[in-house]
Amino acid sequence: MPSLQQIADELSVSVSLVSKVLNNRLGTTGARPELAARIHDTAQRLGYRKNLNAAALKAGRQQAIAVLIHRHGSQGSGLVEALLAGISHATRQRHQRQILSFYDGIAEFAEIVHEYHTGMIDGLIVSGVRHPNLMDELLGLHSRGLPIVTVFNRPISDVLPNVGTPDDQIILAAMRHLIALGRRRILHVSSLKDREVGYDLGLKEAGLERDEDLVFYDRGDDNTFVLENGVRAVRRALANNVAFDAVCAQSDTQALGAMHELIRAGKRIPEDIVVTGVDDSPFARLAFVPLTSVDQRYEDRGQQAVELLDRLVRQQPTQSIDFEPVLNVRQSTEPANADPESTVNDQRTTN
Amino acid sequence: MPSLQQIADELSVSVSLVSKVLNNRLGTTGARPELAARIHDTAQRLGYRKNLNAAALKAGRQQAIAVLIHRHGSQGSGLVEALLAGISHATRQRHQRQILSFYDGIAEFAEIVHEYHTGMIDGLIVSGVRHPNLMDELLGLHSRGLPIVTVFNRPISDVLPNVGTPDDQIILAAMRHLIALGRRRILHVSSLKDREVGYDLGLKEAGLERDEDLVFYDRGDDNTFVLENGVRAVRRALANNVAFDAVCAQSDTQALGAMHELIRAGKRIPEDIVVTGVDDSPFARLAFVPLTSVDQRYEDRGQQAVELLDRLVRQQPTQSIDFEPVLNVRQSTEPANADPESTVNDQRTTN
DNA sequence: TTGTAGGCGTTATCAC
DNA sequence: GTGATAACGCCTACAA
Repeated sequence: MPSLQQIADELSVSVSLVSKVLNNRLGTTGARPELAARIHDTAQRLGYRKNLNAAALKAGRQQAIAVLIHRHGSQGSGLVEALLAGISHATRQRHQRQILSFYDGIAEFAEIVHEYHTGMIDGLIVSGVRHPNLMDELLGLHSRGLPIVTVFNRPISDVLPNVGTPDDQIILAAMRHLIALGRRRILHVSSLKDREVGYDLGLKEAGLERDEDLVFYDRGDDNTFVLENGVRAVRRALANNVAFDAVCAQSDTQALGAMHELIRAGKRIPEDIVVTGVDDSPFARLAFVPLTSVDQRYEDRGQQAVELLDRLVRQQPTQSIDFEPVLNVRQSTEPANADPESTVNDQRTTN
Repeated sequence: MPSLQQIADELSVSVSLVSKVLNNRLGTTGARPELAARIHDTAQRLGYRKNLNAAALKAGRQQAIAVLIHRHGSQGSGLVEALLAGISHATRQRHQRQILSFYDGIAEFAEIVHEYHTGMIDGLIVSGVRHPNLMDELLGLHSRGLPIVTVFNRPISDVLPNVGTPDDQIILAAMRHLIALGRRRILHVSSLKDREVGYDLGLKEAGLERDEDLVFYDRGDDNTFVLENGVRAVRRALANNVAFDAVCAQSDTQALGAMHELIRAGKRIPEDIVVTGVDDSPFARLAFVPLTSVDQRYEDRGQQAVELLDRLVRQQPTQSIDFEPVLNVRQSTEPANADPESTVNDQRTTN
């Protein structure tokens, strides 16, 4: 662990000069090119790495951000992993470190943040399930001067910059695809009214009337998307002899449930009924019939969140940003493939 | 961001006293109880938090560890998320920060580590896919004094402590379950010879002979477990009229492929054929028939890895540790449930 | 029982 | 062009 001091000793120059040269902070004048080169060489040879703690201490920063994620309800969706991939990529470029924590409830959230608040981090990225009481907690922290960026689908407050994908756009992307496929009787599995807006938009664009028989709303346990909702939606529609030629679910788990029930009822996917989900989960391509799904761009959003937080820490102006959801088409909305083995093929473009 | 200095000023005492009191480092003697109490109170009132950078600088540590993970081939398994949950839990207790990075190849790995090596981290936790050239890289870093702990199924070197779950034990756990269910003709979907050992052990315990017709070995693309292997294994067995009453796969994805092919062939799960997987992926419970699977304890192992690394950094003696895999039984090896909706129920005990 | 002094590695300011 | 000095916040001998 060589320090500036060692490089300086080696060359019999001063530490401050070495610092200036290595950081390109030479002011108006500059150093003798030959000397500068020798300094760079020695640094290289000794394998010098800046001590981030010392630099941060001097700068009054922490060069670290906390990432707080509520995992509940997203298991298997790969969202957390995608978000972290984006965040880690961006923090690496910025020579920042993370403090990663998963929290289960608002109490644990408060506890963690209190522990970190100052002295350890420069700011906070919050994502995962949007807990009802979370906003008060975050606003409290915000008013005490802690930079915060959220990664929810939409901003939870005007004062907290958010990196989102609009819920209505998510479902609208799926609806446009279904409409383009010629489907008109689209069963909507809904647990979130914000997303239902996208369903209505899609119908409207196609000049279709909303049929309440085709909308199955159930907010699920704990406000999360569950497989059972898909099962129930399909079961009810079939039991009531409601005709439908497509299922537009608000999550991949719901879509899976719907597909399972359709298969049990002897329906063929996609010949009889086509199905779309949301999240572009890793298991979407592993399903019995690989599932068409809308990508919420979590990896991109993670990167963007780090950037926003950085601006916030530097007191630069910031504002919420939205990413456009991307539809990935798979077999559940395509003509059946001759060889089931090749169903794993994938038309994914982002991530 | 109050400092020790501010507390000291407030009470007109010295910084060092405040430091000693707050850290319980009073040496042999001790401070006046009344004063100590007042110091604690003021710290509390001012919301004092230790500046981790300053403390780490003084201690010659970084209070940060790098976590390097190769994601390839594990998408959807939830392993990365579980590992990170364990690591983040343990690092929080230790007031450590992480530098999280996902790498794609050995070149990127080397680049990342070189960037971090000194000045930013105290040590390294490596997990994910075990890349062939990784060992040389790690041994090089080790010889240069960087503390490293690996989280692979088995140690890759004597000098690098590892937190593992033995591959043979993983499959053995599944085999014992299948044997206990009375199954004797067990089709093994294999991509990893180390795990095949567990298959043989299981047969041996039951006094069974290995039948080569029942073992389908295919290392898959890029040494990873893929769905197609399960498809092909079942297809071949059925085509050759090989009788079997169970499928023991080496991963959940393989097991999914096998189940899909069995269903397409009109077999009933679990009545005709029972199926087991490995990873206890989130999607195991979301499958058409919820899948019995072996948990590799990644969350526990992540925690343990942080602990080992801590010991390594402190130059305390360390050695590799193994965790015992845990089988989670679901419908794919149980009598069918009357109500398909309740198939999501789960007998999971850990994680 | 409390205080003083020095240093961890870096950088900014100012002097030479 | 280059160097001396001070400071970031914390900790720990050592002194009083």
